[in-house]
Amino acid sequence: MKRLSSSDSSDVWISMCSGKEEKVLKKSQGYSIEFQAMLDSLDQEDHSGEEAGLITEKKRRLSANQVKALEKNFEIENKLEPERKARLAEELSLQPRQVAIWFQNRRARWKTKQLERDFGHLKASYDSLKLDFDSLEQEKESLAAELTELKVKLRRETSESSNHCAVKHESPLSESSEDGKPGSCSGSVKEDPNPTPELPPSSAAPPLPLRYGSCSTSPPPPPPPPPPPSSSRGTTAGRGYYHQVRMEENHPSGFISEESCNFFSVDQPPTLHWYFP
DNA sequence: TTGTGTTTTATTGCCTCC
DNA sequence: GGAGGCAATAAAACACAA
Repeated sequence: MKRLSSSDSSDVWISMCSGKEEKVLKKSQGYSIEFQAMLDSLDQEDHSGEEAGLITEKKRRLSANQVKALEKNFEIENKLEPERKARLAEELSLQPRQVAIWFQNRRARWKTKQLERDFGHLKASYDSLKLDFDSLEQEKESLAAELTELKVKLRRETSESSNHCAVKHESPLSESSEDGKPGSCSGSVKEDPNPTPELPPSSAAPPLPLRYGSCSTSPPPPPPPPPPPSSSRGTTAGRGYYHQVRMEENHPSGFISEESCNFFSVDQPPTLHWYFP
């Protein structure tokens, strides 16, 4: 025993409880009130046995009534002032130290339960966020594919129009052009304000730079405006237009710059390392 | 009946507060 | 320095499947 305070000096928790009585106590929780009262009176007899000096050192569980009373008191206030401890001990025929220990253990159990609840809430919110993240990820991939497709289409159209120009160049009228360079076609193609960037011939559809940039050098950009109403959410056309506009705003080539935040970066999925150690 | 996992009661050691 | 709280732990009591 650790501390023997003045109030607990007689505190040696000893009980006598024969095996037969233990069995009766074990089943006591399912019996009627009358029977429980009888068991409680057995409890009292046990205590008188202690006082008489018939002692066997054994741990004993508290009776259902004692636990009930202690629980009630715990609900009122989970800390125990000395007066309340003494009063409870007297009312329940327990040692004050037993009451104190019961409260201490009860607080520990309550804390564990509380931690479990908090964990459950955190897990639920993490799961929901992860679900959101995954769906956004999918959406991003489909938009990237759509963009690639559009670029291929645009390049094909451009090359078709330049071919057309070359054919024109071979005609007698075209011989009178000033420089005579093949493919140098004066007119709309030459002055195309949005010339298609040079692409390697082997790669018809270069992969898009999916990384939306890292935050290593500059602070993240302000959050984008809210997406279109949910009716268009998930429909490739609506979202595609929305993203295209945003991308053109951010970068002349249509891509978001490397300095942008990498919140949606594939390289860095959301992790909760503190959550799942 | 017995082995095993869980719950409850109690102890120990450390820390903080007055 | 004593009282009380807490975390870690021991050990008895209990529950339950095989």
